[in-house]
Amino acid sequence: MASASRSVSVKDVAAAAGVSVGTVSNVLNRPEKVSPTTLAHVTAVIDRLGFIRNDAARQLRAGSNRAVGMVVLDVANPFFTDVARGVEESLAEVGRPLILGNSGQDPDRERTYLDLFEEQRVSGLLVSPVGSVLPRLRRLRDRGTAVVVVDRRVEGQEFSFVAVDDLRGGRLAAQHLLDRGHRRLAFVGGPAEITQVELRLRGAREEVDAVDGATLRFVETDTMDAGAGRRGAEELLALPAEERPDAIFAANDLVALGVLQALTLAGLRVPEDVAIIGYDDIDFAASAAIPLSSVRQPREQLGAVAAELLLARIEDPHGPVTEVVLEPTLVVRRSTGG
Amino acid sequence: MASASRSVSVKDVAAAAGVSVGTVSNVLNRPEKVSPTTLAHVTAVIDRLGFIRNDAARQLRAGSNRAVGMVVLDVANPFFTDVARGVEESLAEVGRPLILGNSGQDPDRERTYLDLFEEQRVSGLLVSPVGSVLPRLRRLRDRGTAVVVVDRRVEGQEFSFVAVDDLRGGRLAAQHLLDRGHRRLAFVGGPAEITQVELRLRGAREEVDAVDGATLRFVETDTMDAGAGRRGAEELLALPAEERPDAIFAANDLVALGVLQALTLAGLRVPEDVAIIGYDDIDFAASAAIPLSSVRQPREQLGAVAAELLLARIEDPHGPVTEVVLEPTLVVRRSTGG
DNA sequence: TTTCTTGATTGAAAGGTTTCAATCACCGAT
DNA sequence: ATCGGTGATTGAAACCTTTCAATCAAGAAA
Repeated sequence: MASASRSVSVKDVAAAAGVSVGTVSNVLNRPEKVSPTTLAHVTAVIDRLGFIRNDAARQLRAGSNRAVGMVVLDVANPFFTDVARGVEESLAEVGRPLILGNSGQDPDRERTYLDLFEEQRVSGLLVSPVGSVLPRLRRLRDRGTAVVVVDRRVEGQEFSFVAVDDLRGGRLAAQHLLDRGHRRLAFVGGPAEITQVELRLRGAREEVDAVDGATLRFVETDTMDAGAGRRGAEELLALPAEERPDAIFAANDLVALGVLQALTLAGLRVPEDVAIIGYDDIDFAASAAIPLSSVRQPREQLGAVAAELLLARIEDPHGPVTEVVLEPTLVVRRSTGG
Repeated sequence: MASASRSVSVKDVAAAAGVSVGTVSNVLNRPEKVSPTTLAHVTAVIDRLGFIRNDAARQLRAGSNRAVGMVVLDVANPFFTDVARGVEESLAEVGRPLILGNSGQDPDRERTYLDLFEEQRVSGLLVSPVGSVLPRLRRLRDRGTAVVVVDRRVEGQEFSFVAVDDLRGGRLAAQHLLDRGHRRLAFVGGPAEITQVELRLRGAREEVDAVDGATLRFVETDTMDAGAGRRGAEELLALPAEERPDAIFAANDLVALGVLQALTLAGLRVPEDVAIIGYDDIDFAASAAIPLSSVRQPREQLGAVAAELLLARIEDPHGPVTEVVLEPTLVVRRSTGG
């Protein structure tokens, strides 16, 4: 009748096995210190009673949690789930669980998750900061939590980070569009405060400014999903024909897919009337209505390196701060006439 | 110099504020029981000292964790992340964090996560069981953990569950293809042991068997991603022309996208040469190379209902077992000639 | 037989929070 | 001046595991 009989503790095991709690603990944590006979006996009792370690007590005693926390910007974006998966796999190898929180770009939710992780005393933290959480991160670090920033640079050698060169990515995209002969470019994405958006835009602008007669219009969105892309595209479609861009650079692939959808719906041909390039090169980019050109980020590598840096920091909290910047690459497909 | 000075505890706060630990605890948990003066004072001290609750100790004392665990089949599949997001949002409203584990269809990893959640004494568990974990779930339930099964039925009124009628979904898909005049159908997906695959296939078979001259070929895959879809399609392409299907029903949209890609690459026209229908209706289905027909599962609802059932069970562990079966709907797009 | 050595086992303390019965201080009523 | 009552505060106990100094047992060496 499912009576939630109180949980079995080491004490119960000890009593049932006729040994001390210390011995039970040794069986659990240092079996080599225990004589084979008692080891077998206690193990049997553990199984029989269905004893399960209470992780809360273990942590309390240990002072910290083996788990690692990660705050991810948007679980609906395959880019981030791929990175998270890379992290999770690396951590699983060393037996550390990953606790995933989804901030959805919302500073409030980001803060809520940081609170949670702080209360949980996680041993490490992976963050792609959205709000101005640096002071928060400093406090966590000073308290002994390893912190690694993912997909964003941090000045001043304060934190280890892995990032992809977004400025260069922005350049690659714009360069490609300009090479193809486009001159009226538009950049769709936002909000502008997001570092990645800002850098990709700046990179693009630098390239555009270097070419005579080339222009770049910035259409700011408040999120980075397909819906935002659709709305951004509609805004561009509403322009008088002579101002309408002949090439669109979307801040990520989800936005690009939305743009693509809106343009197709409006009867425009891609890439003949308007070329489109995205960013991230998620798996879906290749199988879009018109296969999408994109700036590829090495996302598995991003996750793996992030995990590696974090583990190094957990090992040696006073070790050197490491900064890794990975290179993006251009992937040309149909949507820009590939 | 980042000296990881030992964490500030209630005791430290009490000492600094000149009150007892009991009062500090009251400030934290029952502020209405504390006089306004002390409340203000203690709160100030908490801020000044940067005190953060130690969740391990709190849980130890409370006996259970507020968090809820969820084991998800495949984080790379937007269907599951959408469901998870629905769950997370419902839980956030009542201040419960969600700990997400990704089994990747692997029974071993599923077990690892269940172990973790059990050690963590989570107050509830959402599972889409992949292996034969029913005994495990029973044990957890008997121990007082609320358990709700997601996206799968369970016989015998043992567990509350939310599922979508997969048999009917399979029927809808096959019916639609048959209505369009197709007679040589193929079903791509697997492994066959997965309940959802089995039911969708069975539903399709029932419809096919009811039509004279209609056939259904089962191409079994070992996973459910785009790669599996591509390989499945290649297998079909290798058949002699007269045996080649004129319509393909994929067990989910990722597989369908892979199939679509392989067929397009091989120069076949969709839907003229071969029609394709997927399952789930993830957001990407609509923006595929050729917009994909699909059987839509109400995934946000699935997540919300799952959270609701779980919370009800946490409230009243001895309440009645609730079984909810949601209806899938057919969404017709270009890939079947919509 | 006694003393050493070694390996196995013990048991109490510590870790931080919450709970709750007990105490305290104070005010109004008698 | 005393009593009762009320609201605020206290402090010890409990939650479960791990650690480590101390003890014990048994066999080897003297």
